[in-house]
Amino acid sequence: MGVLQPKDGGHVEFKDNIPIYLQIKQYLYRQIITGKLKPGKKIPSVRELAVQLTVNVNTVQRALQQMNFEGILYTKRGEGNFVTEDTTLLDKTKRELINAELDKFVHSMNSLGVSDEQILKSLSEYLKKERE
Amino acid sequence: MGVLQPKDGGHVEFKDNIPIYLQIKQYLYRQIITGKLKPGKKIPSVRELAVQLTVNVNTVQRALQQMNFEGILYTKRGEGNFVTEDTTLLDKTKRELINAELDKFVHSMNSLGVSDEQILKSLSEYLKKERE
DNA sequence: TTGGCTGTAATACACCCATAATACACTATC
DNA sequence: GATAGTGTATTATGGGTGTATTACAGCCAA
Repeated sequence: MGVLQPKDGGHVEFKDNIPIYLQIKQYLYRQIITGKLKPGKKIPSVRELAVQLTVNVNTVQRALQQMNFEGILYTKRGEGNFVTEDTTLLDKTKRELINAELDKFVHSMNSLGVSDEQILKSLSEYLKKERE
Repeated sequence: MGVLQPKDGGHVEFKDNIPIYLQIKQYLYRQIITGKLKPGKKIPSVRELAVQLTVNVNTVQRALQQMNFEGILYTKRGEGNFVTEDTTLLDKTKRELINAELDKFVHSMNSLGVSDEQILKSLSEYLKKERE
């Protein structure tokens, strides 16, 4: 398990048992979705990311390759990686990610024996407690 | 990715990128928490589970060993594995699992830029759509 | 006691992931 | 052109996971 301190003061904790390169993808997707990395802008170089995340260059490269293939990034060889300017794709991606989370959550709760009605109750109680 | 059809007609889909033995643990935990496997009762043998889940015996064994160590199961060598009768532990486990799901979900949504207020809205909308 | 069920252990093999180290290819700038 | 920064490719090594196979150990009923 690694704990990292990227420039923006945020942090990324790597979970065991999930490939790091996937967690890097997730991290970057969220940076992009939330506008911390903006459309058309250059993201940190593979070597810089590797240092920030205390991870090997190859592992970063693997994540970026896939994101490039997925269209969320584009690569200019010799220059760097850039966030797509396709805001339609970005919006669509955000909606899909959120929906995937909802899906996963509801299924998990159901399989723990929590009905749909109870889910809403549990959640609002949880959020209430969290605010204290 | 494997898809299985245990006796009860349910199904377990293995996700790539997460160790199978952990998914087996999760599956069994949920069977126990929801009362499909009852306190004091024998669970299927390692070999039977291995067949049901189309997985190797060693992989099942690994999951059961950990659950035994965690106290949710106890083993009678030569007889089988049995669900603990410690209902206090079972209740506590259920609460912890649910809380962990809530925690994970809220953090995920937050990191996608969804505020606590929006989370509740999104969820109730999602549940509404799901009912159609 | 035997046979058949149970859990347990050990070995060997293959695959994926991650690292480390090195080298190469492209771009911009001085 | 040289240099520094970028992405890319290659090789070797180690660890975790999952399988397959074989063997051993305990319990129970016929």
